Amino acid sequence: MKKSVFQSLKDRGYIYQATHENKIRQAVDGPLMTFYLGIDPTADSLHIGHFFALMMFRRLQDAGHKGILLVGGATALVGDPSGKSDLRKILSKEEVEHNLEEVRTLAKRFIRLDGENPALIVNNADWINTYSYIDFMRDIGIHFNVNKMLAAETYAKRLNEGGLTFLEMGYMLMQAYDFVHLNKQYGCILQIGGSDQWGNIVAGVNLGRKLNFHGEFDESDSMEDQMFGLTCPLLMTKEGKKMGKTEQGTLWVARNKTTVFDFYQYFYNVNDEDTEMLLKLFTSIPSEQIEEDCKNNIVKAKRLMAYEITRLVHGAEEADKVLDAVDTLFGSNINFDNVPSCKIDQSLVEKGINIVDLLTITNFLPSKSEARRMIQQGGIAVNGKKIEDVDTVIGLDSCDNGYVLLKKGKKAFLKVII
RNA sequence: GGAGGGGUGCCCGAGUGGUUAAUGGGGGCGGACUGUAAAUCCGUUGGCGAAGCCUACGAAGGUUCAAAUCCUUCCCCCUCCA
Repeated sequence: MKKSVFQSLKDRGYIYQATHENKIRQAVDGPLMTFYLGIDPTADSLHIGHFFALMMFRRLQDAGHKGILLVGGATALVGDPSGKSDLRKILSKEEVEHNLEEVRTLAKRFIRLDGENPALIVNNADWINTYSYIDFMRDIGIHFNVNKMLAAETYAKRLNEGGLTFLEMGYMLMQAYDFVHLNKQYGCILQIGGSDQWGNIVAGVNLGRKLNFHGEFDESDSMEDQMFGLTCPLLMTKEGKKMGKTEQGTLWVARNKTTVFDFYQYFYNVNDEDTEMLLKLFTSIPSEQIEEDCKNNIVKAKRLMAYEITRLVHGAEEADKVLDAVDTLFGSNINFDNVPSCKIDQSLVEKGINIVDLLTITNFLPSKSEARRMIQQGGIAVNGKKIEDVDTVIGLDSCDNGYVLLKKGKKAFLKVII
């Protein structure tokens, strides 16, 4: 017997809040329906939170539904204040335009654009930019009660900080209108998103009801006239920190912003306690098995988890390369081909190069002071040998197979190819 | 627009003329312990150098032997009033 798609999403921890759980269950488990997910191009890449929502998108798509991915070319120009304590940086139109393309390209890795029910990608600038201010205020603004908006979690922080602006208040109206527009245009009945989007999603549902209200609701109303919202939880560690934050900032999906190696390492190094949740979310291994595996051999379970997530985001080929590099650096493998590397000019090494200079020109460390400090603290090794002296000179004799292996701390490596 | 308060290092936050590259906390980084985990403990945390120098306390000027600290102008934020 076929298991309920909705139920399995719920069991796996994909579902956090639902506006109408039973109706959504019917829709999700029923024949093709249309849903949407919105992503604002506020940066030139996607992060792990987007990835999570996109996974939910993909699962619904695989269950036979029609997905619309909305990139917020218009909303990004305003900026969602949800959960923010400061005003978002205002992006220039050029920046948004640039980000839009990057986000669109990256998102295509996770959703399916071919087959029976290919995803559709739309941009809300197409219908919002042309809407005149007066008309928008009269048509949409009239339905928003400021008192209610201020009570919403979405604005709580900004309101407390005392700096909530009219610009930010407008954001909710735009997103609410997006949903209504997609409902009219494509019969979209469900909006999904991260839990931080709850307020905006509910606003859309409410706006839809107000605009579509033709009298009493009754059961004969077709599904197409109704609108529902569903959120996935924010990925949080057991310690209550946002998942995907690193010392450099954010864990990105774009390889030129976060290397595949670092991406894998991030997940391998999460707290043991978060492994189970991540496996449930991002693999299809039965839950009982996951619980069992985590209990029996956490290291193995974690390794699998890090690999699987890396594979989903970067593909099997890249994930395998990382595993190969990891086995070399932390295990017994001796194949250095896939270890993170960079190239430098041969002449530099022929003359002999000071270790401090080598560490900085390769960008392995940001400054010479930092490099000296690190050496003094015993955190630097070359070809597996700890460097004791800041005046150490690296020459060609250190480059066995045409490279030098730098190591910082316990887990940062760089293969410098000569 | 009026009155008052404030802008300090990655973040929070001390500091009101020299001893302040600037107390403290968080975070980061390194070390020890481990399992490439967490927790804990220790160290470290602007840059370039041999001493020393340079850059930094919203911005620009000024006073002074000497300013994050005093003065002037400007920008931004917050609170109350309109």
